[in-house]
Amino acid sequence: MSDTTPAAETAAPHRYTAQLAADIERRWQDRWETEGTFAAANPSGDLDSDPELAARPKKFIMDMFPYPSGAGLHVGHPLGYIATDVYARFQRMTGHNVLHTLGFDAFGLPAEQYAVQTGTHPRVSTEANMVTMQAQLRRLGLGHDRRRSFATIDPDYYRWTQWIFLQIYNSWYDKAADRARPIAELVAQFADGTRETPDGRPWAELTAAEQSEVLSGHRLAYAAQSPVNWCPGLGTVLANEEVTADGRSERGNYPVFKANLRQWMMRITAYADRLLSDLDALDWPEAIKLQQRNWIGRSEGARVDFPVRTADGQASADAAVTVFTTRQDTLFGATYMVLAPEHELVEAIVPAAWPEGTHPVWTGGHATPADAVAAYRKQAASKSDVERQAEAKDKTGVFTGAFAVNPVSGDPVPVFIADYVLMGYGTGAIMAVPAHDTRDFAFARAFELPMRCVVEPTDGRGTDTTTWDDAFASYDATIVNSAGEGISLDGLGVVEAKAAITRWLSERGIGEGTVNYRLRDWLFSRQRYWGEPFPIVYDEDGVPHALPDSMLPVELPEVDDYSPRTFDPDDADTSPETPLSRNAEWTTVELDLGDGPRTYRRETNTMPNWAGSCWYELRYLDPNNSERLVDPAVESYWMGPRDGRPAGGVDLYVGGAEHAVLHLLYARFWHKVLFDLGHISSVEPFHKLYNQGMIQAYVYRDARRIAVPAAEVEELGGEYWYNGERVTRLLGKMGKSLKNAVTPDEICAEFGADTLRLYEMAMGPLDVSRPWEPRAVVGQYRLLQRVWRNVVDEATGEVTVSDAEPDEETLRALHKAIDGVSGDMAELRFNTAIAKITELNNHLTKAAAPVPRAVAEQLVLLIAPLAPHIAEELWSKLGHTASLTHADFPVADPALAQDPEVTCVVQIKGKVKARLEVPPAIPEAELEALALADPAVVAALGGAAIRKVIVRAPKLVNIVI
RNA sequence: GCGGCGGUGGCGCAGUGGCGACGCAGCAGACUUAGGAUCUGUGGCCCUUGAUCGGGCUUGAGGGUUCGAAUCCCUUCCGCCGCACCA
Repeated sequence: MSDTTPAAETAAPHRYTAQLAADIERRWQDRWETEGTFAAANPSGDLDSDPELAARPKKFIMDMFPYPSGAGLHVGHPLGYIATDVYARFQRMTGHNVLHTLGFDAFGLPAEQYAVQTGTHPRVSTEANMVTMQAQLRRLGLGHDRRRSFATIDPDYYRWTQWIFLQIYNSWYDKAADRARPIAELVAQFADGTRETPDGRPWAELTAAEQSEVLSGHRLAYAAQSPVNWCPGLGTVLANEEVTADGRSERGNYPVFKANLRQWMMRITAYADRLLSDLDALDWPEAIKLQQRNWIGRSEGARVDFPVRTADGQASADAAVTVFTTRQDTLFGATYMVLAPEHELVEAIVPAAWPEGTHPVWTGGHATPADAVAAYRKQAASKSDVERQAEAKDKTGVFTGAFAVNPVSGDPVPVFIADYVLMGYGTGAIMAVPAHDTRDFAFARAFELPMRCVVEPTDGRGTDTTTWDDAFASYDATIVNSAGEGISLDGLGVVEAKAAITRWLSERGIGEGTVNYRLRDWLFSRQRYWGEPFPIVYDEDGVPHALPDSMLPVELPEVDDYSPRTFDPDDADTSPETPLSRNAEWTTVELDLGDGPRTYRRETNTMPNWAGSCWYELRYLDPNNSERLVDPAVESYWMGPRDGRPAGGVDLYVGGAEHAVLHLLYARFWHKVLFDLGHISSVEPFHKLYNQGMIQAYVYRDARRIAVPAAEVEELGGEYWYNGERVTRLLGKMGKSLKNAVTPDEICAEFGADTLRLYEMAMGPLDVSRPWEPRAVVGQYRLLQRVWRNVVDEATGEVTVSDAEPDEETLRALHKAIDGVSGDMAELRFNTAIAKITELNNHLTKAAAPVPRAVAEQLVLLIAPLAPHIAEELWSKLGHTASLTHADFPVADPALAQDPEVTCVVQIKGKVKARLEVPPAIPEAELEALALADPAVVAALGGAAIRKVIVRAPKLVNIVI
């Protein structure tokens, strides 16, 4: 595979070639494995092998869990793994006990779909994929502690996933204490009367089913009938997060419908505030924090009750529609109301006939309100979210025939239904203030509804709304036109007006200040085979029972058919059927759960793909513990809170930005529950998060827009040709389907793993996406060749270093490099670290003399985290018998890292006219005198009068004339 | 539409107020039968010169602050990423 011919080989039999690299790399990988070089020491338990190591400061470094895909890796995949490995190796050399390993997130749809197509058990194909991927990763020389690796599909692992599920199931959120507590403590409160039951009956008088139902309303994991995203094409329900903005499944791109189904949910909303506020202490990219904040979507406002006349014509305080608004200050401007089409009160308020004088555009041309509402509801339900989306600008809706009363002005306001109000947000009903809300404005214009200006525009448009082109929505203005019984907001600013009206509302019991969240509870069940079974059974009354710990794990049974029943993707009128439900032998089970052997029916849903990755960081710590999820002493050692990381957590977590909300939010939620229940000492799972960029690749397409093999495209004078046909070039993702994938195996074969590692790290900053440039890889290969040649004679293979003392210039170059490289490594700036190593090596190459041993050794140590195989080989050639994994990383001598002379630039009017070599500590006056006396300066000045001299010792003198 | 990030040689990118790092490509040379191997040198554009020297212009565009701007401020254009009728 190497480009080097036999001729060159004979000339330099010990040149650093791809073959030599392959030989070195395989040998060191074997040695690391047999010596257990990367074993991290626990303070106690079965992995406490080395107390000296455990006594060092710890670093817990993690990559996001890979899914073992059957397609194999391309060079983009290991980018993050290489980066964490470099960082981990650097940390080992700076005296840390480093925990770095990698497991597999191995439950998932691809294996199941493959099983459906081929009949291969998902476990079989998944395990084969893991073997392939392990081999590919091993070839890169990643320093993982293999003892700590596992896959989520291991029963020993998912036993604890199920255990955590039960912990969550058996907990409730105590709002007063602001934490989760065991459900038994809630039962005790109901039992002794401290807490009243919903209907006031004593707890003991409730049937088991009723008690179960009550508790279900509090449990952090609960089964409930709720509107969920049903995807007939996949045959499963999906979490909101798995549905794209245009209402399709993220996987498969099938239509998704709203259906009311009984599903398992996680009460993540109980943690909304903590998930939000605890972000502050985390060292995460702002963009990710922002996405989480937006996803949680906290907004402060008020709930306000609007009395409505019911269908029988009675105005009644009982029939009130509650709205959520963030602009309670504009309540006087509410001239109509809108309910979501699905709102439960709609039917109750629709009268038999249109009220006298109903505006024709409000009725949609229907004879009665009931007809109009039914027609609109039907139309809204049949529309996919895509269609709603497309029509977002055109406001549609219909009058219900009912009127409500604006509680502050007393004015009657018509009640509409319209699909611009969403059932899932707030209360599913709004008060519409067309003058001060853009959506309401558009609706009011379309339906010729009145407007009332209650916030004085500051842009000079005046208060006559008939002349307006849009709503005036600014917060920075004063309230007008807002005086009523016992209240006047006139003259107040928006903020004060909000406070005043909120107080007035709560005094009267018709509203209150409240906080609303966009975040909803997490849909946790899937109609899939290849996932963790729920540790739940149902008795003959349908009451769910948690299985005791002793019955875990509930293992996945064998089935004949892995597929859920799927349907016509467009048929909304279908409902899910799980693969596990077809296995009667498994679903029906006789158990003794404390009251004698009885027959139970197993839960046949499985957990979603995220379950296994919600807590894996904890299992890396103590992977073999059969008694506990993780030993508290071990957890506190690796993840406990300490200075600089008050919430504790992993020291560095590297992965793609695509997990910004899903995985990271779920994992934080589980972590907090486990913390509340006292199982762990850290409040957050991941202290520092880093998003690596993507490696992109050029996609070449022919005239039919079909991708052609990128490797076979030729460039001729700025144009691209394939098989004699001109093709176009665009930057895109790397992948098999685009025919532009480059595999790590190819690069390793052509140059070696160290070159691949170096190139991936040198391409640019880790967090930036950049194109893979096949031609540029050779640059890093050359660097390694030069490093090799600076230490080893290519003809004899003998070490060439001298025992001479390094000259001062070399020493300074070395210490400057050390200084820069250590700083860069600590901050994950591997690209600039490599540039500085290259600079040093170029200096040594140009010196054209044997490299002094002291300098060679430091150079080898500097490059060791980046290119560990060649570094180990050189280190051993230099006479060291032990691996350099735990050798001390070079430390810069500050006196040598700084130049004895710095170049001072002398500018005249900002243009450089002369350069002086001066000591760094030169006094300003002396520097100025030196500059003014310089012949070049004198010449450039030509006797002109000097107006001013700016001296910035020691680097600059600027003369102004 | 709202929010975030970013635009520097042919390319990937260094550089957070004061000499454009490092690599690729290119060009010239060396070793070579040859080289897409390796080594050495060169290194944006324009003017001037036989060649040096010298001078001018360059960090998306335009303006501003400053003795001095890739860096700070304003305006504008382009690209990428989130969110998207969230009341």
